[in-house]
Formats: sequence, C-alpha cells, structure tokens
Amino acid sequence: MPLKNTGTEQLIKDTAKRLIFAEGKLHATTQEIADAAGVNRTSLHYYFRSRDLLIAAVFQEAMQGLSERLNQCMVSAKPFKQKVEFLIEVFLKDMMAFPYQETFMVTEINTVGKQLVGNIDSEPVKSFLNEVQQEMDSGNLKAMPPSQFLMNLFSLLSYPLIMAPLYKQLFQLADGAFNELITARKAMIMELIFNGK
Amino acid sequence: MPLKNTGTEQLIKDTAKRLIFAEGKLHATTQEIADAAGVNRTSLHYYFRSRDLLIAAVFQEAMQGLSERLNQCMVSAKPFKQKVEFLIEVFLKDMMAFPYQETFMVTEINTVGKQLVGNIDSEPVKSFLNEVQQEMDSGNLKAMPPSQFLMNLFSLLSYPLIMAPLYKQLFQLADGAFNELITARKAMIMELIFNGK
DNA sequence: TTTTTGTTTAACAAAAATGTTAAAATAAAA
DNA sequence: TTTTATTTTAACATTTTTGTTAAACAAAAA
Repeated sequence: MPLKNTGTEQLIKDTAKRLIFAEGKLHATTQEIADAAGVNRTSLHYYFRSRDLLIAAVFQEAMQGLSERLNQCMVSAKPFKQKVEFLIEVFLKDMMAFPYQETFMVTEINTVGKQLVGNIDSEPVKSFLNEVQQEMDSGNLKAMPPSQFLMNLFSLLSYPLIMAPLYKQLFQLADGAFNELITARKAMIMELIFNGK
Repeated sequence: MPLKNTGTEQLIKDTAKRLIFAEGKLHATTQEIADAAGVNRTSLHYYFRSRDLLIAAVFQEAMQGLSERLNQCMVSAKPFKQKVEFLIEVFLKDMMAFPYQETFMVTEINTVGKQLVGNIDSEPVKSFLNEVQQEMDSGNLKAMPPSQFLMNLFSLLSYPLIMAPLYKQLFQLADGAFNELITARKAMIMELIFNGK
C-alpha cells in the first residue's frame, strides 16, 4: 500500500516487537505502541488497518524468524558438535535480544488458536532429529528420544532468559551480574548435553 | 468480608487461576472469568472490588504457592539426591497442572512492576544453593556456580510444558503422546544433572 | 413470621481501547 | 508553480471492558 515509504510501517512493527518481545508487554495497546514509536495512533491503522492485523504481522514475522533460525542452524553442513555450538550461539543471541518472543507466540496460540502455527516448516527439525539419533547410535550422545535432546537444549537456552525477572530477584542479582551468568551458559550447556564427551 | 460464604469467592479465584495458569489466557477479561465460573460478573466486583484486585490476589497466591513449594522441597532433611528427586516430582506435577503460572508472574512483573516480587522468601533457595555447593565440593556434582545448577534444573522441568503448544506442532504429537514425553522426563533430568553419578 | 444480614443479579454509567473520517501537511511529478 | 499522490494528524464514533447502583433473592436470627 505505501509507495513513498518513509519507514514508518517498519518503525511501527519494530516498536511493537520491542515492546512485546523485548520488554515483555504482551498486551501493549495501540496507543502504547504508537507513543513508543513516536507516531500518531492513526498511522498504525493507516498501515495495518487494525490492531489484530498488526499483531498478526508481528506474529508471522516472529514465526518466520524462528523458522529461518531453525533452518540456518539445523541443515548446515557442519559436523554435529559444531552445529549445536552454532545453534546455541544463534539462539542465545536471539533470546537475549527478544526473550519474550516464544512466550508471546504460545499465549497467542492459546487465545487466538492453533491455526496460527500452520506455516512452520518442520523439515529442518526432522532432519536434525535424525542426525541426533545417528549421534546416539554412534555413542557420541547419551541415548534418549531425540525430541528430548532437542527440548533439553532449548530449555537450557531459553528458560533462564524468559524467567530473568524472577531469577534476578531470587539470586539478588543486578542486570550486569545476571548477564554474566547467561553468557557463561554457552560452554556449560555444551558440557552438559554432550556429557563430557 | 463474606460471612455466609457459599464458596463463590474461592470459585472465582480458582476459575481465574484455571484460565490464566492452566489455559494460558494471560489477559482473561472479567466477563470471561465470570462466565467460566458460572456467576454474574458483578459477583466478581462484590468479592474483589476490581479486576486489578482479583488479579493481585491470584498473583499473590501464586507467589505464595511457589514460595511454599520451594520451602517444602529445599529445606527438608532428605539426602541431596532424594531432595532433588522430590523437587522434580513436586514441580513437574505443578507445571503439568498450571504451566503458565511462571509466565504470568513474569509478564505481570513486566507490566505492573518489580515491587510485586517483594514477598518471596529467598532463604530456602540460599540454603539449597549452599547444599549444591557442598555436593560439588565433595565431587558428587560437576562444578559450576550453584545458581546455574538450579536454573538448569528448573529449565529442564518447566520449559517443555510452557512451550507445549509449539512443540506439539513441531513434533506433530497429540496430547497423549506429548504427555508421555513429559512424564518420561523425570528420570532423564536426574540422569542429566547428576551426570551419571 | 418479619427482620436482618449477606449474596446475586440486572440495569446503568464510566473508562479504556479500537476504529473511522476528513482535513492538513508533505513531497514528488507534471 | 500548480497538481497529484502519499502520509500524518486531529476530531469524532464505536466497541469493549470495567465499575456502580439499587433492587431482588435467600437464608439465618429475632
């Protein structure tokens, strides 16, 4: 629709992402988004027609981003261990920037409906799970259902960042100290899931 | 306030908990809560005065519940390994019933403010972390900052349940098959965090 | 039974959030 | 420089959600 395109459309979308994914304001209002973007609320309707459509756009881009990250990490030609290392790097970085992305997707699915998920491509994941199985067969990984391995990996990666506000309180840590904990996790997760092998 | 007490107050609170914590409707409206509870929306105001106060009551009970579970699991007289086993059981059960409890608390903190957390007692956690340190010193656990050990434990426990809607899709699993995966995790988590020791 | 107390409800009111319209502002094209 | 197309905005309208009031109802006490 826009031809002149001064970047406002992208600005609104990015601001919505920041509020929702980074700051965890899962039900930011159109006014809050417009204010944070420094535009009039009507602009938001001009570009997206309704709040729902803006949210849908944001959701869909998050889903696509996730899909691309999975693809990038899971179907590369790297040897398995390097592949996992790369995956941890990519997802840890993403989670540090947008810790509430996954939370948003899940709660959105819970309120709007499962049909939202439809477009995710599960092929890369399937091929990765196969590779995990092979590694287990060769004795390079402790045997377990490959889906468990994958859930373990993502649990260790994502959960501490999602729950950061709670853990900062529980451990009495300021932002800086907590971030150090998080960045130290890459090596630790590798150790843990490869069981010292 | 209520003297006759027909159980409506508790019913409303429990229904709110079900919608928010179990079904993941993190911003259920008063109408949705009243409908689900089968009462008139005005009753909700009669007992709680406002939506905010109902939500505050729900939040506070969740916080207290968490506090109690932590206490129950972390300061018992059990030997360390049994203690962890017990903790996994308790929290896995709770997460299966109310997967979005923690998510709710975090997003609430992100929108309302950190002062909400205030009342959590971090003493049981501190004493547990000390015990973890001792186990590491004795060589029963791989050495790492104890807070990392604790985050690992809770990550492995909680994350798959929080993200269930996504993983069911990704693995193409129905509810039954997914639940089997989850219940199989207790033993697996023990193995993983004790590193076969 | 009638009085009192507590509970539930319908009807109404207010506030908050979303959506629409038309006009003003801006910038490129003719 | 006028014209045209696009973008931005203010003002208004609608819908949704929350909150209030007063009356109906129910049950125990007087």
